[in-house]
Amino acid sequence: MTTKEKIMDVALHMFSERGYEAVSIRDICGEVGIKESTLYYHFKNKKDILDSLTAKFREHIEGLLGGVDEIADEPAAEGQEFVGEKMMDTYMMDSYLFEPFCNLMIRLMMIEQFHNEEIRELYEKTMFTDPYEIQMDIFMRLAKAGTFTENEAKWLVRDYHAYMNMLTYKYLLNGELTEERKQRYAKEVHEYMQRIMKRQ
Amino acid sequence: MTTKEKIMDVALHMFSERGYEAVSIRDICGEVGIKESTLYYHFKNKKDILDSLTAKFREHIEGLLGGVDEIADEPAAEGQEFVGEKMMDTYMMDSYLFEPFCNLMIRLMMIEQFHNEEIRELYEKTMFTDPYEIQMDIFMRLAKAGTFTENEAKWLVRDYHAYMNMLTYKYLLNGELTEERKQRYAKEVHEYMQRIMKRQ
Amino acid sequence: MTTKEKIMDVALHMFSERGYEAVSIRDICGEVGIKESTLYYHFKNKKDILDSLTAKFREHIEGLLGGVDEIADEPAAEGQEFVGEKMMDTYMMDSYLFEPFCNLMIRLMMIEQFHNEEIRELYEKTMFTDPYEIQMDIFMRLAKAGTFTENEAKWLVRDYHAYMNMLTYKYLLNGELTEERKQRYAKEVHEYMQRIMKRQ
Amino acid sequence: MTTKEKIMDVALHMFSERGYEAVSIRDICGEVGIKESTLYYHFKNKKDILDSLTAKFREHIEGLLGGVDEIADEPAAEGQEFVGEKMMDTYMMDSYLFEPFCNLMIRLMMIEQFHNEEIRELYEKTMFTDPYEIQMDIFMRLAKAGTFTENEAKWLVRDYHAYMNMLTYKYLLNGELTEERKQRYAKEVHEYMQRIMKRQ
DNA sequence: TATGAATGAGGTTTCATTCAT
DNA sequence: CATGAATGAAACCTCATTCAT
Repeated sequence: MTTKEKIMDVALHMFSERGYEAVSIRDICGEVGIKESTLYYHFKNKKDILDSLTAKFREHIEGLLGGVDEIADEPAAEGQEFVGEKMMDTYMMDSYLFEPFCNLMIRLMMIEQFHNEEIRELYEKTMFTDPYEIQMDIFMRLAKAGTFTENEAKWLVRDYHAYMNMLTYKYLLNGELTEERKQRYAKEVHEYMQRIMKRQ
Repeated sequence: MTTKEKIMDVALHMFSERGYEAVSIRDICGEVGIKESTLYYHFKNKKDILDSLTAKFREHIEGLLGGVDEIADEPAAEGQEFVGEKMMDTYMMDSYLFEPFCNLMIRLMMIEQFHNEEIRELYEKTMFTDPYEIQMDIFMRLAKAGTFTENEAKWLVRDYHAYMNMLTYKYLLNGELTEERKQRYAKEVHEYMQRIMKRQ
Repeated sequence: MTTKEKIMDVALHMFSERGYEAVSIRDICGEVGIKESTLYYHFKNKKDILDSLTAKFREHIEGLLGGVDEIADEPAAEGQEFVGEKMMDTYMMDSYLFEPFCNLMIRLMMIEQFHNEEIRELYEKTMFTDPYEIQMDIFMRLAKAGTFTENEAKWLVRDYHAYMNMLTYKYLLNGELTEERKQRYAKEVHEYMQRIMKRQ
Repeated sequence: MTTKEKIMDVALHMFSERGYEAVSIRDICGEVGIKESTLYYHFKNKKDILDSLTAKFREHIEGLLGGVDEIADEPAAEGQEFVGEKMMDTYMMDSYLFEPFCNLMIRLMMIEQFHNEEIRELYEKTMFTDPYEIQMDIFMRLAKAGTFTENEAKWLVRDYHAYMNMLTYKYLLNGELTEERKQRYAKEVHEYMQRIMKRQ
């Protein structure tokens, strides 16, 4: 890992725990093991570290969004009963909510949305707008598959989305992201799906 | 309004918008119209302002919780179709989410939950635990009234709770709390209730 | 002398010797005997010290310009042979070029004219435009008094002005302003006047 | 142009506009298109750039001074009426005040005379002592040619010198050195000479 | 020749806080 | 009650310079 990467890594960990303002350049450098002036060789200023992180995150997200359609058409893996479960699992969890970099970025955004307009927008896009669209897409597929009517789907997606937000907040965005918490999250998601699917 | 009250008022407005750290004693005093040294006659230190605010909020909440049972038994007002609507309207909205002091305190807590353990707990209690209990109570009453089974109620309360959180975040906790936003929030709550009640 | 005045005094001495940039807040505070943070109680920032100095200088200058006409009509003192000598002596020297605050301000402006547009303008006004106008006025009086023609006067004032600039630069704006240097300056000015007056 | 020359060129332009201190190694390298560390291959340190510039200037000046006597004896060109005009034009203007390198060096010295003792001396020598001597020489030739008495000459040279300084400052040392400014300067010099020569 | 990476020293500024009046 | 003045600690940042490659 280059020094620059190490700085970004340390900064992300600290920012996502204490918030951008509460972390000083000194803190970061102390942890990385460099002098403060060295940091300014790699980054223009403190803000630049944050910007580099969000830029990296944006790229990551774009990559994910780019692959969404392929995944959507993949056959379900074993243990996955319904259309779209694959996407939820692979995408929302493994490649996003559970993925270490993204997970920390989400925490960071959650904190900084109140201090930084650009981050607020990014947070809304990546945690609300984008997921909502994907979820809507899945529920529409389910509607087309006859699982329920299109009108039902429209309401269900909102319920689902709200519920996922709650679970995410509850299990994934505070304290360490342990294997156990991931599993509990996955289990609750699965149960919710079961409940919905059996309702009709 | 005494100077002390004015300080708390100004501090609350600023804290709830920019966060505790980002607001300086200077900022507060500038807005109140006093010198920084004067503030220290009224408060031990900066933290003391925050503590006074949370203390006041705790009292307010306790008052509300104390009155919950009476309200629960009150007959529904006109335009309120279901058991518990009265409570939602009067309590959650008029006396809590819409009430200026509480509304700002919630914003403040939402921001500061990430920087302050005590606030995190208060936030969880007043935005999750307490409301959840009240909502559970209402849904159990509805179950007893035969609207749905107790088992259904247990799931519905979770869905409801998640949905309310989403609405609250969406309408009540960013930007100014206008009359229009309140109405849109109330309308969405009402629609949600309608949907639930008609499901069986 | 209040702390604020002491800061301005020390700053002026240092600025006028080493230039604005080369003097650090630390330098000033060290000399004044206060901590750096104290300085920021009295001044918004470093620039504010400079601005306060120029503001004070502007006021001083305005005061001087305001009194010009009265002086112009005063009778010459002993040892003053020509109309206008009184003004030169009293104004340009005693109240301006020799006056400690102004003298240092001129040095400061001379240095900072190259780094600061506002100061460049102030320098031009107070060292070129204003003095030139006053000198022109005097030479026109001399012309009216028949000492020389108006046309001659127009040229003479330019010569005189250039010569004064040279003398000022030579005697008054580097090193300490000793009594001896003042006298040599005054003597050269006097000689110049003699030479001019006797030419016809 | 070698890298070393490019550095000196860029540095001179920047120093002469903003002053030595205000220009950073970064600034220079940014403009030249090299990394800061590269600069230290060509120069020992920042001061060394300045020293190289003054050394080059000293050489240039010595070359000029060396050729003075020859020029003094050259016959006047067309449009040049008086002894010495040739020298003024060729030397002071074309080869010195108007010559790009010298012009910038003079600006640089004018700024830095207040921050650097060596430069102060160089400035005095090249802008006061040397020119004064040359001018004195010319006026003495004029005196010998019978244009005016030796005593008159001694005063005239001082007036002339002061006037030239004023014109130089006014036309040649701030803002870009345009063709128009050069012509206005030359015209004013010429007029001044006319005025002097016709006075007797 | 040129560069990437690092650094020590120093700069300006903000902030919460204290204390005598 | 309120203020003026002062302060220590810490923040971000810039700069000239070095050195291995």
